Amino acid sequence: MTTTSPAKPARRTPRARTGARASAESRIVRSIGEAIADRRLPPGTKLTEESLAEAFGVSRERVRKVLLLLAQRRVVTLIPNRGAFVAKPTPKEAREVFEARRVIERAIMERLERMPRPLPDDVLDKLRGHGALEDAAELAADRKAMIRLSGQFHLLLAEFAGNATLTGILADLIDRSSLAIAAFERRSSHTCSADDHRRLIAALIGNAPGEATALMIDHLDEVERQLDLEAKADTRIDLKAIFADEHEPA
Amino acid sequence: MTTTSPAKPARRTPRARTGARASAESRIVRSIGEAIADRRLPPGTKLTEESLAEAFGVSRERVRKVLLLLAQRRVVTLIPNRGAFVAKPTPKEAREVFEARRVIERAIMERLERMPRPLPDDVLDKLRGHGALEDAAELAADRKAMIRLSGQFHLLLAEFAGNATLTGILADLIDRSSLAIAAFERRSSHTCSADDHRRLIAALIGNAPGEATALMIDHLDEVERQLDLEAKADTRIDLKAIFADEHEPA
DNA sequence: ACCGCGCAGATTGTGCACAATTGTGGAGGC
DNA sequence: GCCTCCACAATTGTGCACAATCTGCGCGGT
Repeated sequence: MTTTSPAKPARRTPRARTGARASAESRIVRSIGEAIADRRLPPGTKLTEESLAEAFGVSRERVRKVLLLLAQRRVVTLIPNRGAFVAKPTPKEAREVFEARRVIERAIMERLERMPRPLPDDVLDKLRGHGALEDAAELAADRKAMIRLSGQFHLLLAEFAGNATLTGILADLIDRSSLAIAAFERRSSHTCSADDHRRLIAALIGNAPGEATALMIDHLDEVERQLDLEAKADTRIDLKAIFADEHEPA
Repeated sequence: MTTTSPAKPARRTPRARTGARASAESRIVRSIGEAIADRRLPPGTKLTEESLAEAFGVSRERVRKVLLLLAQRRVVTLIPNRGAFVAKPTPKEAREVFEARRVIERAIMERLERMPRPLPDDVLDKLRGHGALEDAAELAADRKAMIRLSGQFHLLLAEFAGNATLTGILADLIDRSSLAIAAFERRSSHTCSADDHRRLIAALIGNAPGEATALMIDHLDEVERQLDLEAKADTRIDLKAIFADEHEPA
């Protein structure tokens, strides 16, 4: 409220006194990240520093820092003197991200399959609990929850595998997958991953050797296959292709 | 404020006039990254903003931005209100990084082995050229060059595999490997990777199925095995272990 | 003599003002 | 009528001053 007016209040940061600042940036990162993942911020959206600063009630510098971090993770694109935009992956990049995921998640699944059986109780509990959450979200047709939970599922498996470094890398890749999905999803697609995830959990518990790993690869392939990575090449590329012959002569 | 001094400096940024600014930051990132990799900046070194600013002839803000980027890549550690330090990986993290490399580089090698033979001329040329460079560095006992070239070799293979996303991830992991090596290398180790690399190149050209991949895994295992990941646990842990029995009674 | 307290110096964190750059709309010329 | 050029508005980039915080050291109390 208020504020709007040019006259600035005596104390510009009424709440900034609290020490809980260290997490402020990661909170904003997460918040923007989620908004991008569930498509409230579609690829290409301009992210004006001042608007974000206002939206989150922080200074522009902090937003700037957050944008730098997101840019590093390839979730937003920073164009010098132009500003920040929600990244718009190329089909090539989308394919690369999914291949990278296959590489990493295969390794994770192989590791999980190598774990002694039965799996620890807390692992089983978390797996089943997560499955229930996904079922519920699917039943409620809560698209946003489904997207978030789907990503979390893969991250959960990575955590069980016990390599935090790989998990961190995968977290980035998952964010970028969401972006790729947002950019290239077909109208007609029904991203019903919950079903795949159910089967995966079952295979992991049952432990027919190699089955869970195979299911994971199939799952990732399936998600990628639901994208339309052919037509929508970058506009510039389209133009170059279209006017290719115009350029030759002269 | 008060606008402070009346006399305003005519130009406050004597050198900032040049347009070649966009690359200034990445130049500094590279520069610091290399210094860390070849151990001119050992793990734990304090990186004072002002000193770096002076050293590179840029403003403190720019250094700050660079440090943020390096922190994101886990090459430096940022402690709030304390400053930036060259990261000092834990043994656990070191192991994780090497395992991540095995995961990714195995995939890269498998992909390279699947490429149709003979390999393209430019690939062969670059491989052989790089091999020659490594031999030369080894002959000249140029340790810094050897370290840099060794990293570049792995990156080169990744580039041939054609997945820029994976290559980028691997680049980070290689930087972190250098850190781990700097932190945990045994006195007596002779990091003679050039030899391993030679064999790898030969296997890749010859293409006995699976051989190059196996060599790569062995190579990474060997590099990791040359580290002393047992003793040097974090200082705090050392203390805890040393005084464990003192604590029990009382 | 030892411990705690507080002050001083140094370093990092942050808001702010202003410079630089880009995009846009309108006036003038061909 | 259309194109070009220019000036203005909006947005990003950067230096700077100052505030907050941490470390080290010396002093006084017990």
